[in-house]
Amino acid sequence: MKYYQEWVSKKDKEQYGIDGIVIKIDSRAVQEALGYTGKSPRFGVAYKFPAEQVTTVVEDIVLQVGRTGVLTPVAHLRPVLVAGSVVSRATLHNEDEINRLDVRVGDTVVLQKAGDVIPDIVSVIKDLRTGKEKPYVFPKNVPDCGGPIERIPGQAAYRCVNKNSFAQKRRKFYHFVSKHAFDIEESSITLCQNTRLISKKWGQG
DNA sequence: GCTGTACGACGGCAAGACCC
DNA sequence: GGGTCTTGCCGTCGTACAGC
Repeated sequence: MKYYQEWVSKKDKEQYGIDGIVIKIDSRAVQEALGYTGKSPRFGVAYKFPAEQVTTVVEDIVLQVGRTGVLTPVAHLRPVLVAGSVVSRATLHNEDEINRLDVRVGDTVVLQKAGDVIPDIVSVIKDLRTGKEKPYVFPKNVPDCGGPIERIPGQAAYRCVNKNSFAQKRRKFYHFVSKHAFDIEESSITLCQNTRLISKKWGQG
C-alpha cells in the first residue's frame, strides 16, 4: 500500500500517462501453478488510481434500442472535459440504476471515466436542485418504433417486444455486416442508417 | 471526413464447483 | 440435494485515434 500511495502522489509528474499499478508474483513456478482465469492471470492484480471527477448537467435522457431489443437509457450531458476527453453522453444502464442514483433531467451530476475510458455518472448533487428537474419515467412504448416495452421478471433490463422494430432490425443488420459476423467491408452504422436496404418499410414487415 | 477498433465497466445468464 | 459462489461469455455503452 505504501508503494501504491507513492505512485498516487507522483503519477502526475511522469511524462507518460498511467492509471494504476500491477502487483505480480515474481516466481515463474508459482505463476504457472496459479494459471489464468478466462480474462486475467491469477498471479497478478491491478490497483487502479482514483478516477478524475467533474460535474455537469443532464440535459436529457434518451432510450436506445440494441440488436437484442434491450433498451438502454443514455444521459445526454452538457459537454465537459474529463480525463483528457470531452464527454457529452453517458449510459445509465437500466431503470434500477436511474432509481438508485435518483437522476433527473436538469440535475447536476458528478461524472467520471470508469477505467479512464467509459463515462460514468457517479452521483447526483441534490443540493443544487432548483425544483425544475424532471424525474425520468420509463415509457410504455419504444419512442423509435412505437412497439410495446416488457420487463422480464428478475431482470433489470427492459426489452422492445415489437418483432418488426425498425431500430432493432437496423442494429441487427449492422451486427450482421460487422467484423464480428460476416465482416462485410465498407459497412458502418452511418451506412446502415442511410442505405435504402433498411428503410422503415422493412420495419413494417 | 469517414470508418473500424480498442479500451473497461456493468448487467445478465448459464454452467460448474463448492459448501452445508 | 439445495443454495451459494465462481467463472466464462455476451451485450451494451462513449470517445479517441489510426488508417484510408
